[in-house]
Amino acid sequence: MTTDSQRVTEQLAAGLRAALAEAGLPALGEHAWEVPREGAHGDYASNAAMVLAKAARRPPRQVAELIVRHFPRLPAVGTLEIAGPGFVNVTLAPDWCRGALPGIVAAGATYGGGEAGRDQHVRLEFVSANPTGPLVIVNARAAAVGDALARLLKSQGYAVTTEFYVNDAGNQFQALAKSFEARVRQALGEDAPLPENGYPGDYLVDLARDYVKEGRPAALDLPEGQRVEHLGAYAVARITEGQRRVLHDYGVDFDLWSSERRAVRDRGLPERVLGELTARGLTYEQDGALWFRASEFGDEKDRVLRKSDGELTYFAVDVAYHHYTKFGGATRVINLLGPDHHGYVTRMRAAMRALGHPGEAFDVLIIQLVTLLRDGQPVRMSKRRGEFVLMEELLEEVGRDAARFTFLTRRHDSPLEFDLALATRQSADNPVYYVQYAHARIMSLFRQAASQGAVPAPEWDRLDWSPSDPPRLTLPEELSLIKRLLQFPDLVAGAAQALEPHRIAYWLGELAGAFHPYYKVNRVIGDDVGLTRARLLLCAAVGQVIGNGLALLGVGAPESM
RNA sequence: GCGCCUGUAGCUCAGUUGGAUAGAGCGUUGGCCUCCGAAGCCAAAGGCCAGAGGUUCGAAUCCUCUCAGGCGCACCA
Repeated sequence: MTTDSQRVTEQLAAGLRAALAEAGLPALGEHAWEVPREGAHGDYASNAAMVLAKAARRPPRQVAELIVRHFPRLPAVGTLEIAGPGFVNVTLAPDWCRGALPGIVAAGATYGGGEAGRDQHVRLEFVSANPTGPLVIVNARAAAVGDALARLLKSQGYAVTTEFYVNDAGNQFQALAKSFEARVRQALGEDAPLPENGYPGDYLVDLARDYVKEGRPAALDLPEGQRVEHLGAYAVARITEGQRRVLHDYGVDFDLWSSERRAVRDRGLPERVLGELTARGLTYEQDGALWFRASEFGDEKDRVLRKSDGELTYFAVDVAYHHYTKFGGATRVINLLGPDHHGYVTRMRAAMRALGHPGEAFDVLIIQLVTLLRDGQPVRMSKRRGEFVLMEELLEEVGRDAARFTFLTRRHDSPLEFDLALATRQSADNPVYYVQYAHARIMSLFRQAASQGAVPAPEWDRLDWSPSDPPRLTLPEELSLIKRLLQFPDLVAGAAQALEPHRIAYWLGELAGAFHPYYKVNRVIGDDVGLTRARLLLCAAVGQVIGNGLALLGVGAPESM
């Protein structure tokens, strides 16, 4: 039943559907109700009349009148008005709003949840930095967005598996192993130069020192193939471990750390997918290479799967992994990639379509670059030059909550400028603290109320309210706060559907911005017991929603600060 | 040359899938702590939404072109 939903717009949508049917008007698609910018236009507005005007062969305002006349009487709806060119504006019934307050507190952490993702399993891959060095700032951005997305999707009923894919094979692995070997030899006093395409960073020097200390250089006498495997494996294990630790400190723990080597190559999946594509007639041989007919599936040209030297391309390996493993256990696959991979997206999408996976089931989000500034001067980030700012340093300088929140107040697909010096200097003015402060204030308020005996416990979910309390919330600010809280389930559902966690961060800022002035002007704990309980109930709901919102972002909701 | 992303207040960015009078934070200016947390509140200033056309009841949002910045265009990963 839609009336069980926490979403106000679902109730209104049901009402609208009934009204349209009743009035003999055509049905309407989604997105019928939105929260207007202007308060004077009601709490929710629909442009249904304008959209339907043509199909109904009537002027918009006339259609609007039909809608209003046939709209069912819902307890949530106070007034229906026709405005402007044909908007239908709804103002919620104040008593209904007030009465919803206990439900928000009672729902607790589940308030804002939904079930759009019921029976769906999302495989979500993000960060997946190469195991050739420590994580840097962009990785922190991807981690913040990916983790928040996972939380968002889970809140809407999706089963979510998060994954960090380790590229522990191929050319980069070779380069890493050889660079590491040179560093180990240097640590032993040999004159060993770094290879041509090697990795110059200091981290390999440190790793080499550890390696020598552990007394393992015997491996240097192995034949080249084994030597590279052994040294590479050691370096990958150590570097990956470091990445995992930093991510953990950041509050991001993956369900899966998968190895390209073990999960794909060793299982022969690439050969299998080549066979499958060939069996479907989607490949051909040319110039000694095996090609996939990507251009028949929307790509601009065909792509090589197996090079003329017999080696598989990265693409072939990736297609196999997506097809068998990712889609093997999931109904939907989402990858977060850097902008340097956007040329890769169409070809992967083409391969997924060729293998029968519907376009909606496969999403790639491009996480745009972070331009790092220090006092307005760009900081170059290049692993090649061994000159970059580490994610670790970011966390030390800016802090976990502030870093995550900052990344999540931007759209993921828009480039971002991050001034380290500025972020550090102004950390006390960071928007994240504004939101957290509201939460801490409310917690403090309940501690205060408990110490004065106004409520039995400092926890708001044990607030002993009475049915006669909510009607005491008669101030316009109070009603408007409640209405804002009632938007939360719609907000979360929309953010999850659009894969846009930044909406949550912005909205939380607005909620805090409505709460602080209210708190400033109106005293919550007073002599009037009923009024005190009513206002505590409101504050409890605000605190609950802020806490839920911050939890979706993976940002802490402190009891005090 | 082709493709993708971006261009909104001095700076950093939002703008509810095309809605009604374009917003926030920072910065600037001026006020507010005998009272539940001043990491807060109140107020002011700040805009040709890069530019030009088009689509329609209606455009920051969609289309075309121009300009500017970033990134891609491998039998690399």
